[in-house]
Amino acid sequence: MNDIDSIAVPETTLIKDVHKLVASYPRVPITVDCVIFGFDENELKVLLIRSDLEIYKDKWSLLGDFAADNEELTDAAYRVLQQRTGMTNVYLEEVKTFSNPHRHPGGRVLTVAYCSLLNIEHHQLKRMDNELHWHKVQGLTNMAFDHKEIIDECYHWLQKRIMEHPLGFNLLPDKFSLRELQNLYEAILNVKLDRRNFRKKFFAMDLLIDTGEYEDDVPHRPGRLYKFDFKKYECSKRKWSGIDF
Amino acid sequence: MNDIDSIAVPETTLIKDVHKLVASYPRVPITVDCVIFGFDENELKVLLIRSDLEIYKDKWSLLGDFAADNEELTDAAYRVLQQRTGMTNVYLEEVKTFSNPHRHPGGRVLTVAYCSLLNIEHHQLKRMDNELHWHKVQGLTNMAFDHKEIIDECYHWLQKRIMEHPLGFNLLPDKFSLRELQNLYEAILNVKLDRRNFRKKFFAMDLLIDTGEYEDDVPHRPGRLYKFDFKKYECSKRKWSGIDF
DNA sequence: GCAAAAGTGTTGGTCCTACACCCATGA
DNA sequence: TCATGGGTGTAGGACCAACACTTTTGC
Repeated sequence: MNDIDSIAVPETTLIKDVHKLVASYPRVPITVDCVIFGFDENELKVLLIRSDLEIYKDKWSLLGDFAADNEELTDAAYRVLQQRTGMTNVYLEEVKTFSNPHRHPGGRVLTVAYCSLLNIEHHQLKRMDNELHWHKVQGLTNMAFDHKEIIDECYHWLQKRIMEHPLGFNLLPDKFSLRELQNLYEAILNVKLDRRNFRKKFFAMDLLIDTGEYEDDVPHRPGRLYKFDFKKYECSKRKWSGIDF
Repeated sequence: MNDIDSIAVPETTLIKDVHKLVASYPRVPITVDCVIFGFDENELKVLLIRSDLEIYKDKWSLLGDFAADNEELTDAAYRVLQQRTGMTNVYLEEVKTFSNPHRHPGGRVLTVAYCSLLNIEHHQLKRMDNELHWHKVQGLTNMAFDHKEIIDECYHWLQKRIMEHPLGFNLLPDKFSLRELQNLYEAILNVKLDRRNFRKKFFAMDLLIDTGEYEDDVPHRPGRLYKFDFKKYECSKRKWSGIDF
C-alpha cells in the first residue's frame, strides 16, 4: 500500500451529481474507421468504398460508421467489418485517434482508426455491393476526408507490427507456400529478403504446420503448403519479442 | 494510378447536406487522461490527484479533462499537463481509447489515454495543489473509474516502448550517471541487468554526451555525469529499431 | 531440354552474455 | 582501512548474413 494513502482528506467540496457533471461536457460525434488490408497478386491492398457524400463525389473512403449509443468502439469496428465483408474472427487492432476539428466537412467528428487484416479469399465481398473495391496501398490518391493520412498511419503501424509479431498469416489463405509468405513480407516491408534465411527464420519459430500437400496450379515445381499454428502462437505470445530482418 | 479509378460512378443518391448528416450522429463526451510517469528514489511513480467526485471519495484519479470544442485531443493532453505540472515540452504519446459505456458513473464518457514522461525534478508540483501526489506504480490500489486499467495499459506500453526507443531519458535530470540510468531501466522493466553490458550498450548507441562532471552528494566514489543527445537522436530516429536487453 | 522456382548447408563475422578485478571516494 | 559503488576487458557461444548448386515440375 502506498504511504500516500494515509494523508488526510482535505475539506473540499465533492461533486455529488455525476450525471449533471457529465451532462455539462461538450459532446462529439464519434466514428470508427477500419483500414482493412488484404494481400492479392503479390500486393498489399486496402478495401475502400466510394464516398456517398456529394462533396467527395468520385473519391474513396474507408469503411466506417459512427459508434452507436452504448457501443464500445472495438465492437463498432467489428460490426463494420461484419456488415461490409461478412467476416467475423478477423484480426483487428486500434491504431490511433484522429481528432482534428476540421477533418470532417460537416462539423467536428472524431474518429478512431482500426487496422484489420483479412484473408482476401475468405471474403466474398458481398458482391452485390459494387461500391467496394480493393486498392493497391502504394500510390493511393483521391481519398475523402483525412483517410489517406489514416491509411498511411496504419500502414506504418503494420510495417512495424509485422516485425514484432507474425501477423502476416492473417492475410494469407489457410494453406500457403513459403514463397507466398515471403512475397507477403517483401510487399509489406518493401524490401528483398534472402530466401534461405527467410525459411530458416520461420522454421525456427516452429509455428508452421506442414500439411504434406503441395501447390498445384503453378507453372513450375510446386511448393510445399503450410498452415500457421495460431493456437501455439497464442500460447507463446507473451514471450514474443520480435522478428528481425 | 489505380485501375479502379476508371470504373463508372453508379447512379446512387449522394448526400448533399453534410452538416445535417453529422448532426444526426450520436454524440459522446470525450476526455483525455494523462498517465504521467516520473522516476524518483529508484522507483517509477505516477502522478495522481484525489477524485473530486463524492462517489469516488478517497480514491485516486488520473489527471484529465474533457476536450474543449475545436480542440485536438493531443492539445487537450498537453493542456492538462501544462495546467497541472506547469511543464511544457514534455514527452507525450497517445496510447489507447477506453470506450466502455459504463466506465463513468455519470453516463457514457469516452477517454483517450496519453502516456507522459517527465523529469520529476523539473516539476514544481505547483505545491499549492496539495491534492496531487506521486504514487508508486507497483501496488496501486484505490483508483477511481477504470484508471487502474488505464495505468496498467500505459505501463505495459512503456515497458515495450522503452526497449524500442531511448525514452527513459525524459524521466531523468539533464545530467545523470549511468547508475541512475540503469536503475531506471531496471525499475521499469522489473529486471536486473548486468552493469558492464548495460554501459557498453548505451555507449555503443553514441547518444550520451560526457559532461566531464561528477556526482557530488554520494557516499562513495562519484560517477561521471552524462547528458542525452536529444538532437542526435531526433536525426537518427528513423533508422531506430530497438534496444535489446 | 529448358525455364522457373523449390529446396538445402556452410562459413565468417558480429554481437551478446557471462564473468572478476582494481579504483576512487566518504566515512 | 573499510565499505560502497565506479569503472574496465575478454573469451565463448549464439545468431545472422551472405552465398551456389541440385531438384522438380510444366511446357
